[in-house]
Amino acid sequence: MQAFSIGELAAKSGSKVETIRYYERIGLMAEPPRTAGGHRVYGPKHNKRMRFIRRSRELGFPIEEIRALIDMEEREDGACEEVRLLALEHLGRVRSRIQDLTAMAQVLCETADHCAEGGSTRCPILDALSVES
Amino acid sequence: MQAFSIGELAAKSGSKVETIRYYERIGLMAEPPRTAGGHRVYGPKHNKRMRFIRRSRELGFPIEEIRALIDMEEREDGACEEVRLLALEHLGRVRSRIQDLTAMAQVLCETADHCAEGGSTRCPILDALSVES
DNA sequence: GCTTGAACCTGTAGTCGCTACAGGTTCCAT
DNA sequence: ATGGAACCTGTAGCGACTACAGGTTCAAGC
Repeated sequence: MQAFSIGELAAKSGSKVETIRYYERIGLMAEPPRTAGGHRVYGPKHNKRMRFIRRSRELGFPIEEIRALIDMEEREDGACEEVRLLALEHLGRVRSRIQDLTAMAQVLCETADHCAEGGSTRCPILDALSVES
Repeated sequence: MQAFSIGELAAKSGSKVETIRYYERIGLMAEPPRTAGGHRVYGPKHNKRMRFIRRSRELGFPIEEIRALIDMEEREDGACEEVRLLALEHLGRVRSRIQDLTAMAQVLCETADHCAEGGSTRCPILDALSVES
């Protein structure tokens, strides 16, 4: 049963020391045992948990949903459907955000092109910003 | 020269009262004159400025860049090229964010599909979350 | 002129997910 | 025994608002 420090856990899990402490503070990571001097001591389970959290964050899940995902995982029973619903809901939000950003990119791109054409005396980008929704 | 209250400015410009006060606090909106009793009094210029800010925010520009855009607009000289550079830089960030989100959406979509197929005893989404980067 | 109550005022704290200190202690290799 | 890297706690800051609390002013109706 190998044991390691918070710095090593950070390295293994691809996160940062402060982030791990933050997750502990908000109750996402369990409080680990300590050395006599008060340093945190971690094991493989903590590493697994941290990787799970990091991966979930990479997929854009907010902390509270990761908390829920962890609960579902620990229940071990058929929470799969529940997980799927959560993931699909999240997917919906991600796609909606993509749409928003795509609309932004299009306007930016179009107005910047106008700029390049140089057909106007005034700046087309500033003009676009002054116009109705 | 029509004058109006902060609530009316919020309605006209499509923003909120608190947001307008916030913009004033951080120096993005000029301090307006006040009534004897201390209520803010706005005119068309404030409305124009608020619309400019709101539109810029809709396009995703951060506050500090909006501050710069306003400066450029007020200079009135040929700041167009500078504006264009700022817009293109921002466009780059937006596109990069779209890529990130698209990658997230793809993973979410694929794993949720696996789920639907039901070929695994364990939840494929939770499995995906437990896996390396 | 008086009374309501909606809209306004200031100031502060909370949101999310970290990140960055400051000021101190512990660990471990030499 | 010593030095310095890594750890500890606690707090403040980021961006862009939002949401109070507790008070004051305005304007419409009687």
